[in-house]
Amino acid sequence: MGNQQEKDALFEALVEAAKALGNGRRAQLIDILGQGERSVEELAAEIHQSMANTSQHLQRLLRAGIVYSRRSGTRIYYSLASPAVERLWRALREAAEAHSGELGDLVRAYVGNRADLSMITRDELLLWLRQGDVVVLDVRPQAEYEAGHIPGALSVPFSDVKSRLREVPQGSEIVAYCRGPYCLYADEAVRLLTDEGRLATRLEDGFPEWKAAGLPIEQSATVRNAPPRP
Amino acid sequence: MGNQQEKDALFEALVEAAKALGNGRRAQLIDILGQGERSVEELAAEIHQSMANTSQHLQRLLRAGIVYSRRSGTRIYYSLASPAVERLWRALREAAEAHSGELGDLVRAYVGNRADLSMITRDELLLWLRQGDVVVLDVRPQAEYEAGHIPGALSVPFSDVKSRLREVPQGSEIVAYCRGPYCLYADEAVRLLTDEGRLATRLEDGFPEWKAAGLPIEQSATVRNAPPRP
DNA sequence: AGGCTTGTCAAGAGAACTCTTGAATAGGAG
DNA sequence: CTCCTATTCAAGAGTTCTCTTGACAAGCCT
Repeated sequence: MGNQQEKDALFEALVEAAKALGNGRRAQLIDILGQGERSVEELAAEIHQSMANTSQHLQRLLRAGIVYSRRSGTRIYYSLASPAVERLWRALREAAEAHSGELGDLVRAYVGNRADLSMITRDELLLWLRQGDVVVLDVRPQAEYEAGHIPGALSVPFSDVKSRLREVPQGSEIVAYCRGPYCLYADEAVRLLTDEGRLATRLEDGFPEWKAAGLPIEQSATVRNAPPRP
Repeated sequence: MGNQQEKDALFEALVEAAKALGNGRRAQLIDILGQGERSVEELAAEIHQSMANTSQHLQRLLRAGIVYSRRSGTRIYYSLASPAVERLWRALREAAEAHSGELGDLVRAYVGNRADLSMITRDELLLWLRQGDVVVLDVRPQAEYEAGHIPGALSVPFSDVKSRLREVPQGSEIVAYCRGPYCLYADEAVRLLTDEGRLATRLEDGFPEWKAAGLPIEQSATVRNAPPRP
């Protein structure tokens, strides 16, 4: 019958993934990779860390089997290793949200007051889409839109919203979405649009949740093609 | 718009639960608490650690909002804080198993060879139960049986299986279950019963998975009653 | 080849984690 | 009240983690 040493070793291995997730920087990386694959350079810029440090965090994730990497020319692209990882990240957020009053304070500190913001759920958006006359705006960076987006959504990266206002049809209800509940791109887009007199609303969560719910997604023709994995 | 410092703080908080899970000892505690609440002393014995050390690990879990504790006389009982934690623990195991180079070896080292073992899934057991003529044996410690078990199961703790053989009806198919796929109690019970000429099979996973699947459960009248939580 | 860009490696300072030991505390029993 | 039990607290040694810095490697371009 199995002894304690072997049991310890087994649990220590089971827990490798948790250790890898157990760091704020790496969690941000996972959150970003949930949108699609990215190069080390892009990731380093997103989390405001040096390349060397970002690279080291990514290798920790790689060793834990949480991400996958492939080389393309002089760049190396990382992506989440499997849907099991997305589920793990979601379960972690849900467990954190279920407790800890402190978390609420931190969310408020980061996202600010959302009371003025019109927000709808995924189900409500689906209803609206069936009824037509909704414009869906993907306000994430272009690369993330290309890696996958809600069918029919227009790509208007957050930074371009103001200058590309005229491209958005008048008269229709506008729904903006981004990376998820902790992402502020859609918040700001909705505020900008509302200030311009448009009817704008944000989707409560983001693209990963849409995809996780099994809803249809669309990819750009120009998406960077990843070769099949070994 | 939220700045990086606030974002870092938010993710650092989100990740508290992962840090708490990111330790083999604490993972074993979670695994045991998945069966029901236990005192510090019992937990310390299960993981073969000192009381002081076990207590410290438990407080780490408490601070992370992963477990809940209540005092009863001179004892303190710990239990999982919510179903979200059970889901998190399951998601972690699934993510670890999805990649698993090394993990498979460690499982084999701990559980040994299961090729000789007759095993059935939850669905098969449900089918058998509907057809009748199955005896279900809960071979976990008595306390865990009392905290919740498969309806109609008999409590025969692993250590008593040999001496209480006569209590198990002859002629019927016997299905033994315990804590989960990494628990060896049911393995040994099945081997013992098979050696005695009985028709014995183990349930592939354990009680927590049964409960998580939303199947009915039963509690002993003598279960330690936890007061409603604040 | 040589230079450029993108990533990784290696070493080290400071912080956090883990386990041990011995003392302190809270509740129950006599 | 005193003793006993179950648990927590506090301090410390050894280990692991995190970030920085500067060197190294791999693939492009000319």
